[in-house]
Amino acid sequence: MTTVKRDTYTPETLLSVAVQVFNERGYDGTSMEHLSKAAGISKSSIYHHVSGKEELLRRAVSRALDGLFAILDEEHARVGRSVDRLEHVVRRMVEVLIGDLPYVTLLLRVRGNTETERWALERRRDFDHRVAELLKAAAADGDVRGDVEVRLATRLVFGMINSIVEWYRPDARGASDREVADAVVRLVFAGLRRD
Amino acid sequence: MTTVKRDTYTPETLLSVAVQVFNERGYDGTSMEHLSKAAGISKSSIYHHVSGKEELLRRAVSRALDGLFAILDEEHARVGRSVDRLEHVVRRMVEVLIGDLPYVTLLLRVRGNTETERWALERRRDFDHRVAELLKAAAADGDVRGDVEVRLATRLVFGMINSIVEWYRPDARGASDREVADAVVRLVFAGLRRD
DNA sequence: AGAGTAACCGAACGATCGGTCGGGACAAGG
DNA sequence: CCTTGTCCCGACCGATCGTTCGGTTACTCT
Repeated sequence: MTTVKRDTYTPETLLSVAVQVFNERGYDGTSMEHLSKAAGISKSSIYHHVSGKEELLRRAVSRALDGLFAILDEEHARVGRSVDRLEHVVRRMVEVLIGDLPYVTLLLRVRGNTETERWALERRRDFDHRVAELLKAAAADGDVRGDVEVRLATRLVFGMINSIVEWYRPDARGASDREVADAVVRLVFAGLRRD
Repeated sequence: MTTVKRDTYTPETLLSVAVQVFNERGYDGTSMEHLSKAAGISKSSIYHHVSGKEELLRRAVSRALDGLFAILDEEHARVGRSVDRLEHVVRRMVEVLIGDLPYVTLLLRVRGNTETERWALERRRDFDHRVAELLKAAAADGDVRGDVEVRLATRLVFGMINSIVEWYRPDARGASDREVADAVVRLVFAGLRRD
């Protein structure tokens, strides 16, 4: 057999364990001892696969950021009316966020204590800015309401989407990613009050 | 003079310094050494005013929770049509969140590692539940759209409001608390798209 | 002046932190 | 057989963690 399946750890499989613990206890609140207990191997064995705690964080937030930025390259995000491109990006953000839930969760909680965290915050700002420009273009087209500032609206919409990581759990019999995306798009564009 | 003004620390003034550092570095990422540097007194002197790091956290989240629960006792939150009571609560949540910004920020970031944090999470859930029932009542009145689940809508609206702590800064020449509250109420109830 | 106390400090505590080190078990390839 | 490399371990490192302790300063009250 080639590399079909492993019963030992790879950097990737170890990462999935680590990210889960990071999200439960917080990155700073997680010790290498916690990770070794959760992974079922000794603390020193972790260093056989990764260079240290911070590499695990870097790998995790990179994966989340790559997923988000990939949205902007999709066709529906590049061509068409700005308000429709915005709607597509909003919907896909929800889907990516749910698809890579633990990784995006970790990304959204970094505070900037280390160089890795500050780099993640900067890339997040880049992404936010790209979406903000989309909303700005939609406003220029007259397709979104003019009595709420573009910058403010962007932040509030991002807040609504990003908050999904605080409660969405894939195992529950709750809403699917499609249903959540529908609800977000509906609330963002049409509001809560009955039409 | 009685207790007009102090140049030494009280538990309250020390708390305001600690909360600021907690929010910059995260609670787990903040050491007592960090606090002593920020407060300008020695590490051991902190223990003259408070029993330890966790008491500072408990005082902070208590203050935030008291502010939020007080909203539910206000007249406009108790009497009137459910959808109007909901609108009042949403608006006041924004105002309280901005008024006690650092304390609410800390509250919204606790992960549940200690007993104090778990207690804070439980009280938060209580509050969320109270507001969810208000939305449920408004839905029963037929005053909010029926094609988005009540539980889901509650979480998304809370997400939008709570996300304010991630970007609002009082010193900037940005929006006032009233303006932000107006924008939130407008987005939540009427949506982004032009009427 | 003397007693009491609030506010503070430097030094040190045991525990835990992230990370290192030398080596053992085991499978593959010669 | 022996070597090589992967995967893992217990023991340990210096540093830092939250906290404690003994003691000093300075102000208040009588």
